[in-house]
Amino acid sequence: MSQSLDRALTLVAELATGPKTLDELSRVVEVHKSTALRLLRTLESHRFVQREGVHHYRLGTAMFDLANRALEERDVRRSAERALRAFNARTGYTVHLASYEDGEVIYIDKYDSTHPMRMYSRIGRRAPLHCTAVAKVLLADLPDTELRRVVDGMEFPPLTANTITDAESYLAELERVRAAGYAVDNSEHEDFIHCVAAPIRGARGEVVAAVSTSVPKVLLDFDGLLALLPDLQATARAASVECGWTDAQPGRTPARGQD
Amino acid sequence: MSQSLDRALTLVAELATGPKTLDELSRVVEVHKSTALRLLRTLESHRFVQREGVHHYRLGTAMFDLANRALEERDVRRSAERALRAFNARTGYTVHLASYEDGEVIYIDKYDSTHPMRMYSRIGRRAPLHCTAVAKVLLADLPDTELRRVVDGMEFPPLTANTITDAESYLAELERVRAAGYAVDNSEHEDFIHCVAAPIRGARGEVVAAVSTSVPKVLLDFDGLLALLPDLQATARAASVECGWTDAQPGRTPARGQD
DNA sequence: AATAGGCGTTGCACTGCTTGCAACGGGAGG
DNA sequence: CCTCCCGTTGCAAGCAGTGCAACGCCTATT
Repeated sequence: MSQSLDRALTLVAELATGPKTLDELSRVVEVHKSTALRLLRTLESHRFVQREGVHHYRLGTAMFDLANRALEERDVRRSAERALRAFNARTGYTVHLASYEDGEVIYIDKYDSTHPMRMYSRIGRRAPLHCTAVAKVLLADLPDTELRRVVDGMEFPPLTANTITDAESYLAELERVRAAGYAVDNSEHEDFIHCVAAPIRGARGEVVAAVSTSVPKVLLDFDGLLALLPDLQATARAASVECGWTDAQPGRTPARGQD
Repeated sequence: MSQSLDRALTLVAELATGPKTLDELSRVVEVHKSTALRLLRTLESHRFVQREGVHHYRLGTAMFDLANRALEERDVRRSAERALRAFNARTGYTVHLASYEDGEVIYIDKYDSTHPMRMYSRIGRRAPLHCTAVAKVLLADLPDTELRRVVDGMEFPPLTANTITDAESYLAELERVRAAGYAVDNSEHEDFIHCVAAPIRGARGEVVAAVSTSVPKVLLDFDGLLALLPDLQATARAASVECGWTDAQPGRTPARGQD
């Protein structure tokens, strides 16, 4: 639609494969050197490309800045919607989406079992930290210093017979969650409800949200609840992909031994 | 220089702060809606932006693709050059840059203490894995499976009295390196030389190279060598930034408690 | 159910931005 | 000192990009 923009974007894509000279680039888009030069200059002024030496251009830092900022900005709720809705349609059970923010766990989406509609009014509601599966998943990913700070400020009011009522047990529970990759609420919040939750990860592997399903005990016993786990984790993985997650282990090069 | 491209790039930068509608975007660059629409369509055809719902645009996956590909393409040697040259000028000691590739550690750059010239002829030379600081730094970051494979194939010829001569001690040494964030070669390779090395990290926190400084024992005793560590680590950090590294801890959200 | 408003979309004519050309300049190599 | 190779600049012409106004779809309102 826009010729010059189209050419410029082609140049950027070309530069992603490695540094190139002006000549090489002008040949790629089949324009005169001077034309390519002007496009590159504009790209350069926005830090999309930068010069390398005098004869080469390469991608600039704006690409990394923008890509990272955009990843953080990506609306988890929207990204996860498709996967969560599908799980909800498949199983018929209630689905919650929650995220951690400043010491609190907040529900940011919900799909009800009977009416699969978004309850906008509930968005922003805080989840109890000590007795919900989503909170366990989210807190389990916090750095130790921040986790300690949060736990120090927590209270452990017993809500059911199963509620965890002290920090030490809670930290041990988070260890289990970390190792298992999922969390449960075994009727720790309400007597007649139990839940499982799994983490949704972003591009750097960090946990950006948690998805849970809540089932009345009259519909499913605890084993039946756990049987939902594979499907829930697949759902979480699908949502993770939408959030920019890729399989690569952050901080370590992917093992090449199993190719 | 190129008006339409300039506007398009401004739009992209704007979208990095979050999804926007056509109106908002056209107001940002002060053009008619239809003009913005055409720019966005071109950007969309290159997957630089994508629609979110019907009323919003957000950055597309090409940004992430390109940014990641470019990061891998970035020449570590070139990126690290400035920082390494500065360290070399400051201290006067020999500086090595090395990277890991397929079970081997390879010197990819060197700044000599007397003649700060690039020894192109030495590029590609392999470093012994069991007795060099750079190898320790690079192997310490490998995934366990690959590390085991590499160590299984290693030999431990004693070169000095200090050389590590068995796999078990070597793995223990790597644990120390991992914990400390740096490695030493305490005259394990040559009797009269000792070295310290630090990791250079890329955008995802992965170790892309190692920088070391080698000092004759007649010039500096072991404590004197360790005194170089802060400067060397600052150098490694500067080089890391050039390689796209940002402070964020991968896999964990950055602690906000200390702001 | 009908209406109004908001927003994205399209076709068209005009303007001015983009383009290619040719000449210039600086650095490298002989 | 000359030559070659690039990147760079000024200019004129043409066409691509732009703004306008009208259209259509969807949502909200009464």
